[in-house]
Amino acid sequence: MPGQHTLDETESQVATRLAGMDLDFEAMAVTANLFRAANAARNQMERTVLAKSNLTWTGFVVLWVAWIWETAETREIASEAGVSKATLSGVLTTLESRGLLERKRGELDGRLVTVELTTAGKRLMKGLFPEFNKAERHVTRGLDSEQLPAIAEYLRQITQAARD
Amino acid sequence: MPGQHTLDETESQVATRLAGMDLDFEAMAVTANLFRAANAARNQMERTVLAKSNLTWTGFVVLWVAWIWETAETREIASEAGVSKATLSGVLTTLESRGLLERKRGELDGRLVTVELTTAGKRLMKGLFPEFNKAERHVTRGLDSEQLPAIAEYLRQITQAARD
DNA sequence: TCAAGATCGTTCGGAACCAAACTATCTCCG
DNA sequence: CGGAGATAGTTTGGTTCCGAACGATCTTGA
Repeated sequence: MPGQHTLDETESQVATRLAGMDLDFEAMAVTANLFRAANAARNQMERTVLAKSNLTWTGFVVLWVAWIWETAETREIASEAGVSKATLSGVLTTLESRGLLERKRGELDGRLVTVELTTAGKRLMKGLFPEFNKAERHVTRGLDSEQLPAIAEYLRQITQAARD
Repeated sequence: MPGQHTLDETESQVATRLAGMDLDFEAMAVTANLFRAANAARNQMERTVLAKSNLTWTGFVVLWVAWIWETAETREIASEAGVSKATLSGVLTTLESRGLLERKRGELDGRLVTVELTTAGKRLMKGLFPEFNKAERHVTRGLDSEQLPAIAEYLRQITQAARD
């Protein structure tokens, strides 16, 4: 495939191009590969799992969070899904119009909105998630399975450090 | 902060909610934390580094790829930046209108378009990248620095596995 | 030579995305 | 009480994002 660089080509080009600058190349390699990996995994899962249910990545994540927590407040969902509340508002409207979830005004606090999956939404997730998990196993298949917990922990450290 | 779950809370909720299903929880933890980490790091860097230059994440990545390779074909940039060619086309128009790069029709092959940074674009990247790298160091500061190369390698494996 | 197919970038329609402005609700305290 | 300020979700305006359809260009093979 012409015009395609391998990972190695890219990284060596980076090294020569930036040689002499006072940079932390190891930190750079970690973040660059973090984004590459997340992107590649996301694209793969969108194509293989989500596309046939006509779900976007964010739509799926939102459904997933609401599914896991049975019922969730929108600010929680936004935080877990990693999107702004403005974005979430639109995504919720889309998913609600498709009958996958319902919004409910908070009874105690009239400002809050809680989200709950409909029966159709729960059925969708129940069928979809095992397939999603298969894709998760697929993208991690190159890793030594004994190392997986340690790798998850490294990633948690990055998340933690990036939160401030 | 009410309505905020910690990472631990989320993961234990996941464990109880999905208990009994035949799932690979370790692979799940890796991918879930992969997306969380990438998202958190990206948001952090957008806020601290990119916002003051009025650059979006994708805009920066596109500039970065063109900068590293001196001159790049659009299909390379799309692949490296992890966006579709349709998206890239729009982003290039934005960046070109801001005078940061130039498009050139391929002379040998009239279908191709190559991209090159303008002087302003190069100056911007030269000033911006060291700051960007500082942010990269920041988000990886929780990791044992001796482990960084190994972690980068794990992430490369994920990228590789997700590519097919 | 020249049509059929492949490959490139752009365009189009619609969803996702965010910051900022906005409305509605709650809390705090005088 | 009751108004000032905090907090929640929505709307607005403008970019990013993608798949699919599209024109333009190159390649292939009879």
